Amino acid sequence: MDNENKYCYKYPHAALTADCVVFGFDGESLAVLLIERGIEPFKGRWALPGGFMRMDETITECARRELLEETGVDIEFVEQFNTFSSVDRDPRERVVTVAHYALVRKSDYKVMAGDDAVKAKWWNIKELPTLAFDHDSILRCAERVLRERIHFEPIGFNLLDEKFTISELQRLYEAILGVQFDRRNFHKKITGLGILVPLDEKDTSGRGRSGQLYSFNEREYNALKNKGMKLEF
Amino acid sequence: MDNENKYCYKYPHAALTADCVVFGFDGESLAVLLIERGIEPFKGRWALPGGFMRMDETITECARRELLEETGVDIEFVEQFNTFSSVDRDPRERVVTVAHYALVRKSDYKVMAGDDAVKAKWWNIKELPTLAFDHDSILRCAERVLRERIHFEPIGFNLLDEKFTISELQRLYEAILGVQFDRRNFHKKITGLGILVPLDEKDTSGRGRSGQLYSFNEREYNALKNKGMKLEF
DNA sequence: ATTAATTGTGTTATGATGACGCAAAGTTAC
DNA sequence: GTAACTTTGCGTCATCATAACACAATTAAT
Repeated sequence: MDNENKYCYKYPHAALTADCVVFGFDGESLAVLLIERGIEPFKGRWALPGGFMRMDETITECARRELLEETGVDIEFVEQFNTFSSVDRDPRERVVTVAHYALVRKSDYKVMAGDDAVKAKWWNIKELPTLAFDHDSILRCAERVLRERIHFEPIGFNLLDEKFTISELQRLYEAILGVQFDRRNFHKKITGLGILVPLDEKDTSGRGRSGQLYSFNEREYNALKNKGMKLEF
Repeated sequence: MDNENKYCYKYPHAALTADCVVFGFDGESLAVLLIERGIEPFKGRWALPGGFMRMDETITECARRELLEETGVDIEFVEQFNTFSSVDRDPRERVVTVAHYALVRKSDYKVMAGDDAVKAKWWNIKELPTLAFDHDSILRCAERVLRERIHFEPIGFNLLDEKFTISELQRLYEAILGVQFDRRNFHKKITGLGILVPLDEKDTSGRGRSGQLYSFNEREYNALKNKGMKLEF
């Protein structure tokens, strides 16, 4: 018996991986965290961080672990959005991947390549390279899902600092949705939801009038949601 | 070498399955298609139709095939909604399942148990038994996803006959969403979308005034959608 | 014919949305 | 210091979508 292949099954098994599309925001535009592959296949090509699931972890725990190992980034909220299972998506063997997404503020994380990755860095979402495997289509799917979910979940707040201005929030929504809002209508709508807490501080970094700083109150958001209140951003 | 276990890998592999939550409608209430398991584990318990993925099919092709084999029901539109990967969700080995849903008119399908299923039948969604594995939580997740997607996709029309009245459509939406609409406002809103085609026929089966029969024009729907028209049901 | 059930259309009040005006509060240039 | 410029916060108004309800038209049952 081949010692290299000691895990044997009655029926053929596909390998299972988790991949991560990590969105980051710097106040201006969206970025995605990619790694440069250090091993074959697709050695030297950029790809989504991810890897093979172990037997003692769920697929989402796998996504978090692989992301940490390959990029040094440890993210609490990682969520699956689709499973990709084309028969020939990996040249090595049959591999099915469960794609996840996460949203973070870029400034909170120090990116360090590790494991099978020779590099890890943020890429502006408008200037992406061609990716390994079917990761291009996974990424496009992630963008579509993000645009849909941002309307109903407060996931966008993960991308901002603890304290933020309405303008920063607006720039974020505009970057994700690819549209422009009227500044004054956005202000009214977002403050009218009752989930932003005004702080006793202002943002004096801009050139004009200082903007009121707010924080997002997740408990308040959940309370409203449980009451059945309609919350659409 | 054990001839029983001839598929060997360098690293342990989880088994991969597809499960199906098939929703059916009979004009009054929603039902789900379940099978009674004929083999261990959970022999004699009711479960979602589903089974192990082959190496030459995608996970969604697997869902369709297993559904056909176990229930005799062949459904074109089956869509994945979530992957379940708890470490101990199957007592035999590590099994990860990609859950799918489908929506059909009950009258279109003749249900016949096959394969590892000893029975297959429709269960009213309000009177379900306790299911095998973690299928209870998969089913609850499917209901939640269905309620969300029905607002933005015309999936509900799969549950109705080719020709239907506005009242039948309303009963369907009420069954899925668990709410009551004002009959007259629903009528105006749904006809105003411009995706229903009035036919030269009326439904004379009811007790009062005969209702206008409509059909759903999918081409028209897609045309409107591609034009960027907002379509919310 | 009368009654009851059901459908199709209209009316109205209310609230949300989108486009825009304008003053207040800051910074920058001189 | 002051004028010019930038940005923020609040208000107004027309328009559209929604919800609640009235009422006439159509059909079956009696």
